[in-house]
Amino acid sequence: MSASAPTLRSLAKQLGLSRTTVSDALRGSPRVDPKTAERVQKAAREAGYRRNPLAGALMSELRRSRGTAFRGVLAAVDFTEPERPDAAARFHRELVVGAETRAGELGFKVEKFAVGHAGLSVQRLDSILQSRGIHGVILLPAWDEPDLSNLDWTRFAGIYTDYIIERPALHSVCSDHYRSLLAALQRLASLGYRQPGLFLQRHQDERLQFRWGAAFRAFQENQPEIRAVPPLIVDAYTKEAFVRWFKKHQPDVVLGHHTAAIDWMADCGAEIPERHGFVCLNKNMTTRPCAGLDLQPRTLGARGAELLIAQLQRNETGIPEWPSTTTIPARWSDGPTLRTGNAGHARTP
Amino acid sequence: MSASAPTLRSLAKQLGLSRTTVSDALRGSPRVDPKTAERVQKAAREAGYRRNPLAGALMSELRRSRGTAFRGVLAAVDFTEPERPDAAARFHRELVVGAETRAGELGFKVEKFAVGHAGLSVQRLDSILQSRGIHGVILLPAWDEPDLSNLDWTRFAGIYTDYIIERPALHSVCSDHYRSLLAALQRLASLGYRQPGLFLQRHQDERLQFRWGAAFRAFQENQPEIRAVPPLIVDAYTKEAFVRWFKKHQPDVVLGHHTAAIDWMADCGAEIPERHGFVCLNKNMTTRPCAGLDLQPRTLGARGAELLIAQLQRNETGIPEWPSTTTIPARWSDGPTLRTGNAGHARTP
DNA sequence: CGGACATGATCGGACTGTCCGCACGTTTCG
DNA sequence: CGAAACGTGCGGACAGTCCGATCATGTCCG
Repeated sequence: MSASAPTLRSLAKQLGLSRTTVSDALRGSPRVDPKTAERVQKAAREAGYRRNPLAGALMSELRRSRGTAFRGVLAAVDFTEPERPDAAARFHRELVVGAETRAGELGFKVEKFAVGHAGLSVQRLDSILQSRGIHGVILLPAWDEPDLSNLDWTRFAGIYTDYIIERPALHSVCSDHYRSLLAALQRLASLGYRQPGLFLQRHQDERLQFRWGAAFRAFQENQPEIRAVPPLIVDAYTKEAFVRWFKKHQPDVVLGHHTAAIDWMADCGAEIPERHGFVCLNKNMTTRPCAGLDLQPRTLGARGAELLIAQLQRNETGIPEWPSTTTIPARWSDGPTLRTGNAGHARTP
Repeated sequence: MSASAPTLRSLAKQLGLSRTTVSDALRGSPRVDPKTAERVQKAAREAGYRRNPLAGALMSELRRSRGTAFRGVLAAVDFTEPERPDAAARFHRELVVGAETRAGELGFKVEKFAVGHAGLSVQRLDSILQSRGIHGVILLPAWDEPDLSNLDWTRFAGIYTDYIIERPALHSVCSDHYRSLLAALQRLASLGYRQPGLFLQRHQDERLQFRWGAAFRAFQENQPEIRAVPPLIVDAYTKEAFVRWFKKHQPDVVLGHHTAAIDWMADCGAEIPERHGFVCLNKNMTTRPCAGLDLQPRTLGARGAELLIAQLQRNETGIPEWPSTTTIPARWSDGPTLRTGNAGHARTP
């Protein structure tokens, strides 16, 4: 019994074997005599041997990648959807850039694949990934719920980069819309706005399980000095409906995705930014300069790659027993559609 | 220029130095001549050297704990709070069990520490963890916002097992209260309940940024066949306030933490489970048998350990640039306080 | 001026577990 | 009987870090 914890080498010496044989025996390699293996395992149990997990991870990676420069490849899978708004393309690109960067730092490469409609069939994707030896899949957001249940998930680890995926139910990475909207409203209040209004397309809120609307109402409910303006939630954006709502409830700041609303407000006599304001709920989706939330697609992509690589390093494939959602708050971004105040911090925690 | 990625040794050879000097130079050790250090750093940049994070983590552990046993160890840190409800103890225990189990599978051990009030000071904890060579910290939930900003976070990776921690702003793991309540309400609707009521202590909702209340209202708003009952949110539980609310709005099912409400409902003439129902929002906090949400502390603890170990394996310490929150939906659990229906699945997605 | 001592800069050794290739001895088979 | 195949075990190389050793130079004092 030595003072320090048993290692492979001390065990090997004690047994009169080489460290290699002990290592192989403990991991059940077929290269060692079953009798020897049992003897080693018994001795390891008795000595209380516990393998160093870090060294294990390091060495297997090291040995595997001998010579070759990169250690692994991830697939970024995009669903080609004809109805998807064009603006989403930039968001997708940023997601991929973030994933590529982080993956690169961790020794992985990212390759892009397009699936559905104008792209590959799911079967075809499956066989390509299999033959290329790719085991990590990042699924980019789809406007309608994507279906990749036909992939042979016993061989893949996957991450979805949006709130919810049911087919299959994978881990996901997403912006924290609820928290971000609360923080944005708080900021607007500190800038002196008292009647914020929310302007959304129904589908936009539905696919987030109404998180935008819920955060908006929760804020109104818990801030006595805020005058309640009912959210305007429409099936399709029309100027007419917006103008009616705006004139009736007279919000002093509007939060929404559709930047054309800035013009509609002006047409109603709003003075931006002196007396009224507009906040875009996803700045990455518009080119028009305005204040709003940066949903940080790069950070999301990076975190997605990180989670995926962690799974691969644990050698975990398949559909998780309990899928989790990892969220990151949006970053506040100033712009010309709001009056300036003494609010300083760039982060919206 | 070699085919494979540059290593410490290849760099050292190229520069005519030893690997030790190169390593020290790149990490800014005061032991090397500043001129040499600069030369090394320039060469490293040009060669595109990237240090292997796994090897770094392994070796620093190994060297630090020379002789003595290095095994991966995580610290589970609990804040001793006098006002904390007793029921929370069980939740904490389950969290730790989950973390221990998952950590064990990945080759790590978990040790418990109590901080504050009746336990260690933060300074003391810092020095204990340092001298024990522990770099992973799981923070258990505190009723009030915990403060561990005095720990030297350049040497630790941490995970908080509740929604929000600001001091410091770490990654966290938590139940998905918003999604879980929506799913529970959906289930109640499918069982025929039409007037659900929510009964909360204000602090319980505040510390979740009103997610319970927000999900409740979002559901009412988007389900036309549900009759709106205003939530009852109180500073302290009293029978009187509950009875007044219950008689006025006549909910047919009440969702809340406080199981004494079951008796109060009965006193008002409610028939449980034939015509009325009660749903507990955190079954792990009560011993009374009833239907409700299992927030799955074991799964949360397990996922927390997983995320923490992933950080350690990447040799990442410190406060993350963009803290993320990882959420897991609650599991629905049947019980005698609800009438049975034809709803089958155990999971609440 | 020379020896004792301090300081600065660099190096070597040892440490973890894994995987590939090699070696040695035995069995199989044409 | 010789060659090939197989079973089993071993050694080398690999990553980055930290402690102590080493060696050159500078400083101080008798």
